[in-house]
Amino acid sequence: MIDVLSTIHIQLNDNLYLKDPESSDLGKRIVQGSVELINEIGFDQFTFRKLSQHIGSTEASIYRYFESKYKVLVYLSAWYWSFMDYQLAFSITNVKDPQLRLERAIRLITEAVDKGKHCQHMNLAKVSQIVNDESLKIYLNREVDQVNKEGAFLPYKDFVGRISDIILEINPSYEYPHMLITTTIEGAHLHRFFGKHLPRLTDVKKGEDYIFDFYKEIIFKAIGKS
Amino acid sequence: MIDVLSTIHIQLNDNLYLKDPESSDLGKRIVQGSVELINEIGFDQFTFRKLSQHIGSTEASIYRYFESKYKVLVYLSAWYWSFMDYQLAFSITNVKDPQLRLERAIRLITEAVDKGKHCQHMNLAKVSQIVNDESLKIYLNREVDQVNKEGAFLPYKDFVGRISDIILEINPSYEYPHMLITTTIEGAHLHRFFGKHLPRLTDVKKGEDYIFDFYKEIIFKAIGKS
Amino acid sequence: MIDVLSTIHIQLNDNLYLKDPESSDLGKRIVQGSVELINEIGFDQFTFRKLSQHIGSTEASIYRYFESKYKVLVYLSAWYWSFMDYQLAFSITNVKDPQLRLERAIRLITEAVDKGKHCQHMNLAKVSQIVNDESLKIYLNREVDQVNKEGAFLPYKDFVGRISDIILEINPSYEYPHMLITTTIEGAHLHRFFGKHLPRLTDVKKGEDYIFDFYKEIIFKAIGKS
Amino acid sequence: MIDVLSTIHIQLNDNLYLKDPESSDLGKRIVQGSVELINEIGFDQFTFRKLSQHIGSTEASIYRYFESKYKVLVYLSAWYWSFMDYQLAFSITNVKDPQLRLERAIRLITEAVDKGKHCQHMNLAKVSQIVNDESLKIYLNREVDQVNKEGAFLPYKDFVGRISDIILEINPSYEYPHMLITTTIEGAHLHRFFGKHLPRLTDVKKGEDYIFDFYKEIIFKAIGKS
DNA sequence: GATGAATGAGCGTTCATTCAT
DNA sequence: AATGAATGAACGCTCATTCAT
Repeated sequence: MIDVLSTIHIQLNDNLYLKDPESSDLGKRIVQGSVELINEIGFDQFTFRKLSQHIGSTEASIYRYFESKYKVLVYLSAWYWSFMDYQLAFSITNVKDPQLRLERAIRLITEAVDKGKHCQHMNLAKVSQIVNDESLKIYLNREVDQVNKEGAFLPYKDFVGRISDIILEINPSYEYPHMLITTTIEGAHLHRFFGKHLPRLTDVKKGEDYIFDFYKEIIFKAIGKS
Repeated sequence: MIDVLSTIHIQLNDNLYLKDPESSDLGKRIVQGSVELINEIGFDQFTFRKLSQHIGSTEASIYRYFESKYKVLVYLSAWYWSFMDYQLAFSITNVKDPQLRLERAIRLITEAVDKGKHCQHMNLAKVSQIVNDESLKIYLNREVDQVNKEGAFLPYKDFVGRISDIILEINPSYEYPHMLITTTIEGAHLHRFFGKHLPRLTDVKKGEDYIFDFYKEIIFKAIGKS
Repeated sequence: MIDVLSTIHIQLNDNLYLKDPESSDLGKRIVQGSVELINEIGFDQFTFRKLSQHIGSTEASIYRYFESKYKVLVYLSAWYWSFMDYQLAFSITNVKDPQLRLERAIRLITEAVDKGKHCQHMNLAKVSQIVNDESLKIYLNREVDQVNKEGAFLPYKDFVGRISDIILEINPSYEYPHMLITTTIEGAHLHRFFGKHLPRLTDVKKGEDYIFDFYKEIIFKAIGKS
Repeated sequence: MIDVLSTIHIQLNDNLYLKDPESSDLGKRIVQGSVELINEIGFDQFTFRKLSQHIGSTEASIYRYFESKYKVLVYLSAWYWSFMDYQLAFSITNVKDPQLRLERAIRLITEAVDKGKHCQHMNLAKVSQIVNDESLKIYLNREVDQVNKEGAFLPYKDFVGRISDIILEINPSYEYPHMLITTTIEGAHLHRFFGKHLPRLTDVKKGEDYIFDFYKEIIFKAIGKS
């Protein structure tokens, strides 16, 4: 898998940026610097001014690439889900048993990313952390419909759709495949967060992959197979 | 139920405010005005300046009650969960069957609030809408540990704990009662939002209470009874 | 006349400002400082930042009084024409002969203001200079219709109307009284400017009040009396 | 006249540009695009960035031709007055009667340009409109003396001088020929503007050429002949 | 000669907050 | 206790301009 990470290159939708950050050195520094800085200070405190200082450039230059800090977050999120889609595709290729495919998908969305892994100058653990902690802020605002029109959530929808298809393969009459998957993805994010900050709202079990266990059980019971 | 709403009065923790907004007319206008304004323009656009204009007061006066707009949201959230706790208590009093008690609890957390209902000069549907769309922003920031220490989330935790207890009553060996409930609460919020804005991420069924159905099935299957 | 200047106080339309600059010390410093600074560096180079430094305050404070630098110029212009209206009223009171009244009006609009005179902490010569050099920028832009709706030009229109009435008194059938006066006012401004910077576009005569002579002759010949 | 327009080519002073816009296709697009864009959004909103997008080029390229947007306006103005000079020369050639020559000159400077006429890829009505609404901004700023030294206003001065000469031919002792002409030119601009936006400041008469009538009367009376 | 990329500087604006009354 | 006035700080954004190719 590691070998693959270094070779794949994710191509994203045009309207996720003003100028493709992958097309220049500065663009890459902007993306990479955003990942580092958002990780460090949180998205709410993150501004183009701070980013420009962090990467040794100027706000004006950053504006050539992204029209706002929200668009940066949207870009990171889209990149993350495209990347997850790749990962999923690799991990289930040639696996015939749909239940095994589903289990691998659940593992992918509930497990933490190993620190130190990189893909396209992105520190995967940090991107994953950002998506975990901040990505809800992309939807939960008044511009969601506009951003949605621009295709910002397509990679996420595709990813969710792909796993839903596996569910339907196992149980074609199951009515809520998308709910099951998004509940799991967003729930996993939340419980990882609760585990750190609000343990009374979850059921932490140290040293075990309890988030995976919890959702795996739910999903398989919901669709009626185990 | 309506009669009850008008008589109950929720007493909140001291450190949710600087000066108790229930102790004065201005305080009540601040809370009520916040509910209206956040509903109207969203929490991100909401500022003390706009609030002061909305209620015909000044920013300085509002600062006597709350030290920041986040604290207002925390207050509304705490109030909401205290209120939900009341509602839950009422609806399960004298109900012996724990499965029925659990079902009522699930109904409570997955169903939309009726428009027009009020409690303590609060428009319940609006408060509920705010908690639905904005409350994640209370946790998902860098101040969460500090805010948590001050007891901001106690009403939420108590509410979750109370329902978890019902689960344990039904199945004392179930390992993840809190996860099950918070997954349901936050998932219900999210799917209500997705239903409006990002339907491909959910499985909308018009005219049916599909959110209730979905989570009820999951919960009962998870704890091993139906 | 001088005694009068120090006692009169001009009350301007509400929507020329956000907060009446005459109502506070800071407000007065804003207006006075604007007059000085626009005189010094020109309206194009004039910004709220520079003004705030000039008067030892902050941009934020200035924004409490005026929503933009254009509104400041509009305010100064409105103040100037209200003031001119006063001056006109005083100088023609009890003068029966309409031709003499008209001559005095022409003198008022074609003559330079004496340096050193003040009214309401305003240096009259400087305000006059600003109106002379910059006031056309108030009309000649895309917001003119909006600004006009807000009544910004009422004092100017009133002033022009008052002199037009004198013309009609002398010759009730004269068709272009407003054109005659505005041509004179704006022409006088322009020729004062040309005299300094583009002499080939005017006919400077040093030591004589040639601007007054030129327009007086034109006006009286136009309305058919001399 | 139309035939003439298409053949004449106006040669302008070297220091009105860095590189002659008539010397290349891009140069012509810059000038033509400026005319369109200034007409559309106004000179104040006009920037090299917007122009570069409008003509499908880059800011850097435009800087090869003009050092600032002011210089573009100066160039357009100079072109316009050179063109007007041509028009005047044509229309009075072989006309012996100076009073008729003067009348034709007055007509030229007070009448609107027909829509649709072009000369040198310039839409004449648009250039005329720009000169009408924006050209005062060329003089009324702090750089006027510098710009004047560079000869920016020579075509205007020449044009004014030529008409002044006609006046002096009619009445050699008239003292203010330049004032009379510039008052008329700038006054005509202003009243055309007032007619659209501030009618109380002029005396609009629909369907008649009142601006011509007004100034013709003034001029002939001023120089003592009718 | 024309362009693409990047930048420095500054503007307008708003916010959270404080102080004096 | 509530308010009016003022402020410090920072943000988002755009512009004019330069440099390397």
